Amino acid sequence: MSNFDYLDIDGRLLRILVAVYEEGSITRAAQRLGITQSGVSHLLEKLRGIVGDPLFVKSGRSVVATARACVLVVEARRLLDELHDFGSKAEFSPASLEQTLTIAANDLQRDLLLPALFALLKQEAPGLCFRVIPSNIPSTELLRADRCQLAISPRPPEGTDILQRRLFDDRYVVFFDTEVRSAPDDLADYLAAEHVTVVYEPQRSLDIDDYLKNKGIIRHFGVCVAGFAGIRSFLKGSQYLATLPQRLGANQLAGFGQAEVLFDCPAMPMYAIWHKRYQHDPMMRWLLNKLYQVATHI
Amino acid sequence: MSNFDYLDIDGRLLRILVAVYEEGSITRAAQRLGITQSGVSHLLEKLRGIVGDPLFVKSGRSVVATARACVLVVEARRLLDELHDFGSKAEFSPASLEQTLTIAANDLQRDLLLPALFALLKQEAPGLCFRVIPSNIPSTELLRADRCQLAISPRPPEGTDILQRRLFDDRYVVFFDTEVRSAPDDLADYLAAEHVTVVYEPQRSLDIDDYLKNKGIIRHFGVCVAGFAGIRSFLKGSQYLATLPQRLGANQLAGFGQAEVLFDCPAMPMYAIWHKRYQHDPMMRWLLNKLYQVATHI
DNA sequence: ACAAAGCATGAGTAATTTCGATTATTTGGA
DNA sequence: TCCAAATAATCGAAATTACTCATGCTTTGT
Repeated sequence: MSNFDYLDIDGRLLRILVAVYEEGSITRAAQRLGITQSGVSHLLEKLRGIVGDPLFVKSGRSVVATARACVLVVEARRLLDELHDFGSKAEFSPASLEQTLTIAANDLQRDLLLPALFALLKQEAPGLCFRVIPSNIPSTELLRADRCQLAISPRPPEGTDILQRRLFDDRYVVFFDTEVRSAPDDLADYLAAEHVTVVYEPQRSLDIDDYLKNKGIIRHFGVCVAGFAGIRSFLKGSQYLATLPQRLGANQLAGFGQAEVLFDCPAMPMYAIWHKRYQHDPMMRWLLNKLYQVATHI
Repeated sequence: MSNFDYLDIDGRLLRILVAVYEEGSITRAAQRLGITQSGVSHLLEKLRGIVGDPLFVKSGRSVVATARACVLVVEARRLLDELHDFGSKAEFSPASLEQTLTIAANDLQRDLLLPALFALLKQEAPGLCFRVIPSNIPSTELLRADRCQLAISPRPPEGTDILQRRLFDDRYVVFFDTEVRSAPDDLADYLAAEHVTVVYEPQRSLDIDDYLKNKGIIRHFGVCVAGFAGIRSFLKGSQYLATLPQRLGANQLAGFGQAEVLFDCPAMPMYAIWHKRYQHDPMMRWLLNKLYQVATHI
C-alpha cells in the first residue's frame, strides 16, 4: 500500500490525466501515449491516490471525468506547458535581455575595451544595463561570490573554478611628450630621466615596474598616480617618461611620442576571466564573443 | 544511458533543486531532505540531463548555482506550489463558488423544491448561478452527458452509473374548490365528476393517471394542461376534481379543499438523481444536503 | 603534507513502472 | 435471455528507477 503525495506527480502522470480526459477512454489514451492499457490504469490509480478523487468513473463501458478531474485537467495542461518550458533549453535572445551586467576592470581595461564593448552589446541588447567595478587583480572570491560576471585583467586568479581566455598581448613602450623632449637615446638616457607611473592603493606597483626592479633596473619616479587616467596630465609638457602598454597610445596617451623599450621586457597579456558557473550560460557565450571581437579590432 | 525528458520532472526533483540552491551544498540539502548525499547527487545528475545545464558547479569544496539554475529555482518554487495545490484535496467553500448549477426537473419539482433550495444555496454561495431544464423523466443520457448535474424526478432512470436518493414520499389527494363544491362523497361521486389533470407533450400521462387506467378506474377528463402551474386557474371556480400530490396544496393549490382518495393508490416518491462522477464531489455533497433539508421541511 | 569536508561514481537493493495475460463488467445484438 | 465485443481492473513477472553504502577524487585549512 504505497503512500504517494504531490511530490510524486510528474509529467507522465499529468499527461495521462489529460489523455484519458480527452479520449474519454483509458484504452484509447494508452494507444495515444504508446503504452499499454494496463499501464495507464495503474498510473491513474496512483494519481487517484494522490488527489483523493476517483477522477474517472466507469460509465457504460467507458469512463467519464468527475467534476474534480475536469478542473484538474485544465491545471494539468498548464503544468505540462510549464514543465516543458522548465526542461527546454531556454534559448537566449539578447534583444529580450533585461539584466545588469557587472564587469570588474581597472581603468586601463575600462577605457580601452569597455566603451566599444558596451556600444556593441547595446546594439543587440537595448535592455542591458552595465556596471563596472574597479579591481586591479580580481580575486577568486570576487568571481566565486558572483559579485561580477566577468573580470578583465592581466593577471587571472588561480582556482579550478575560474576560467579565462587571453584577449590580446600588449607590449610596453616608452611614452614622452614630443613637444618637450625626444625619445631616450639609450638605456643610460632612459635611466637618467624621471619617470611617471601608476601605483594602486597600498603600494601595489604595476607588473612592469616590479619586473624592472627585480631585474635591477632602477629608475627614479617623479610622479606616481593612482590610475592610468592621471598619467596624461603629468606627462604633458614635462620631461617625464612613462613605460606603459602600447595600446594606451590609441586613447589615453594619443598624441604622445612612443619609443621602443631598451631592454628585454615581457609582454602584457589581457585576460577575460569568469567563473565556471557561467561556462554553459548562453549570455556569457554571447558576451565573450563580443568581447573578443572588440579586443581583436583594437 | 537513460534519456530523460521534461516528463520525468517530478516534485522530488524540483525540491532537490531548491534545496541545493538554498543550502549551497549537496550534503546539507541531503540532510534537509532526509536522504543521502549520494541520492541527491544522482538525482541532480538526472535533472542536469533534463535541463542540459550543470546547474551547480564545484567551487571550492562546495557548489555554486549557474545562472540557469538561479532562474530555474524561481520557477521550481512556483511549480512546487502549484503541484501542491494540484495534489491537495481542494477544500470546498461555497462562498467562493463561481459556477452554474444545472438541475433537471419538471414544473412540479421546480415549483415545490427549487425556490426554497435556491434561496438556501444563495445564502452560502452568492456566486452560484442556477439553470433549470425541463425533464419529466430524466434519461440516463442526460446525466451521462453531463447536461445537468442533478435531476429531480419520481422515476430515476436505470443505469449502474446513476445514483439516487429518495427525498420524500408524497401521497395523492383530491383537490377541489371549496367555494363551488364539496369533497366527493364516495367513489361513484368521484367518478361522476369531471377531472382536470396534467398531460405532457406527446401523450405522456401522469403516473397516477396511468395507474388508475390500468386498474380499470375510468374518469372523464374535462381539461388536460401541460403543467401543474396550469391546474389552478382551471380548478378555481369549477366543479372539477384534481387528483394530485398532496404537497401541491402548500403552494400551487393553496386554498383548495383536499380529500383523501377513495381507492388504493401508490405513493409518489421523489428522487434526487445524479451521476457517479459527482459521487465524491464536495459541491454535490453540499448541494444534496441542502436539498434534503428543503425536502424534509416541506 | 595531512586530515577534514564535500562531490561524484559504481554496485547493490528496494521500490516502482511497464507489460502481458486474465478477469469482471457492460452493451448491443441474435 | 444469452452471447460476443468492448473496456477497465487486476495479477504476476520483467524492466526500470530511486536510493543507499562504500569508495575515490578534489579542495581547504592547519
